[in-house]
Amino acid sequence: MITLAEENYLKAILSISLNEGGKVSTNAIANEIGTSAASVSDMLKKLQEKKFIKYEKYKGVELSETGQNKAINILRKHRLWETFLVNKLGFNWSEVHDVAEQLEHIQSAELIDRLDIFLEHPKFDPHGEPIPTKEGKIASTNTTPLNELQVNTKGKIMGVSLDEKDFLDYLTKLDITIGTEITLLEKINFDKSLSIKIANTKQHISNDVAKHLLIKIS
Amino acid sequence: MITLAEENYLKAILSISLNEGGKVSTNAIANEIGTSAASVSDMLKKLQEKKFIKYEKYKGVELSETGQNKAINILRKHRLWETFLVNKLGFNWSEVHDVAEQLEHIQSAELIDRLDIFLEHPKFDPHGEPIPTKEGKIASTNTTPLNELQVNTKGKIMGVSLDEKDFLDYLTKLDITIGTEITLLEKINFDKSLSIKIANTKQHISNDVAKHLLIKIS
DNA sequence: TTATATTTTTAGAGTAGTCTAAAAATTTAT
DNA sequence: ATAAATTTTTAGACTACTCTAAAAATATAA
Repeated sequence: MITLAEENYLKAILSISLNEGGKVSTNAIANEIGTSAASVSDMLKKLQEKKFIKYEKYKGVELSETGQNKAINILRKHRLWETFLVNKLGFNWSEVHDVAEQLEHIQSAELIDRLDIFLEHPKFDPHGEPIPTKEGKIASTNTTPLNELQVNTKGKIMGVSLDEKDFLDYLTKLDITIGTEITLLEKINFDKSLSIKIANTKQHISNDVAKHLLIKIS
Repeated sequence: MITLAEENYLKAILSISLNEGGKVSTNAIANEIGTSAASVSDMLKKLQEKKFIKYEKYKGVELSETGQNKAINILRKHRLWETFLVNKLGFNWSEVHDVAEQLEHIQSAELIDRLDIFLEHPKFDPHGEPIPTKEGKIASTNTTPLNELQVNTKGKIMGVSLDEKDFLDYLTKLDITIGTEITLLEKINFDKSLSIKIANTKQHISNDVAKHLLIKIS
């Protein structure tokens, strides 16, 4: 059996290693979960015991095969539930994260199979992130963060890599959503902020925003 | 804030008092939850602290107004989720209890409002039990347990008062479901078992089964 | 009504998770 | 290469919940 806290640790480790690659540090996990490094250290021992991670003291952590399977399955559940909340219940994409964080821990493989069918096997969640398959495969999106594009590149927003209400509400205010056509006009060296064009309107956004916008170059 | 364990205690107290009426004993709760009387005694103190129950040592327990609201809301969530699982995801009525027991603890009033709309405001769950309104009203069903009927009474099964897989699977095997027309042919004094007629077929069932079949006399 | 049985509560202890403070190990910088 | 800074782990304590065993209160029965 796996506890709720354990699931959250595995999810955090997966999330960090998908973003950074390589071994995951105690501090990074503490930061992601919003807990103390001491608590993380404690928990890592338990996860090690249960063979969910490969862990050497002071050397960082990797998920084991079973650990990765568990973590990807939680991610699958999270993204399927978000899809349900937006597509079926009519929630806004900025409102679903917290509820999905609860729903992702419901234990029933049958439930998720049926939910997947009910939603007609969606490939992407409402934020454009790929929904892992039942077999644990995560499709690669072939997208580039907006801030890594070259000036004058034109593309389409395929997804966002941050699921936070304030961020998503701001995007909505800027008229940015999935599918929006966007042109990078200018990069300001001083603060890495960007000038962009959306629907023939010029706008200015910070690097912090741009790095979470995933673009497919057209 | 209310914990998962506390929610389960409130739910158990509500369930017992709906069945038996009056004050609820420590042992009854222990039995319902599947825990020791000592643990219940401990928890009752905490629920008393939080003003969810009215409790006098050795005298039994009643829900307070807030406690009852919480408990009824959990029941509402449970029955809405069961309806979702059967009506939308295609689960059988015998398969949904355990998953609904998890889903009923998801915290989000907005979610339940939207689920209720999505399901088109169902009045009864898949077992024929009334779904409490948002305001906490539980419709009375005007039904009688089959074992309390007089011989030769004819009626229709409106619901079942037990949500256990083995029981529901047995009913399915007997071709008993909600809406089934039923006639009570004979009561056996010795073991309180009953002869009934369903779809022109005579069958014999135990008192334990009959008492959970809720009949509307026709 | 007094003894007996039953129910309920208290006492003490265990597990899972959290915390702060301090110690140990590792990394960085001079 | 050694000192300083940072990261990680250990130690000890706290909360929420659980348990068993024993004590206290209540109910039942002769």
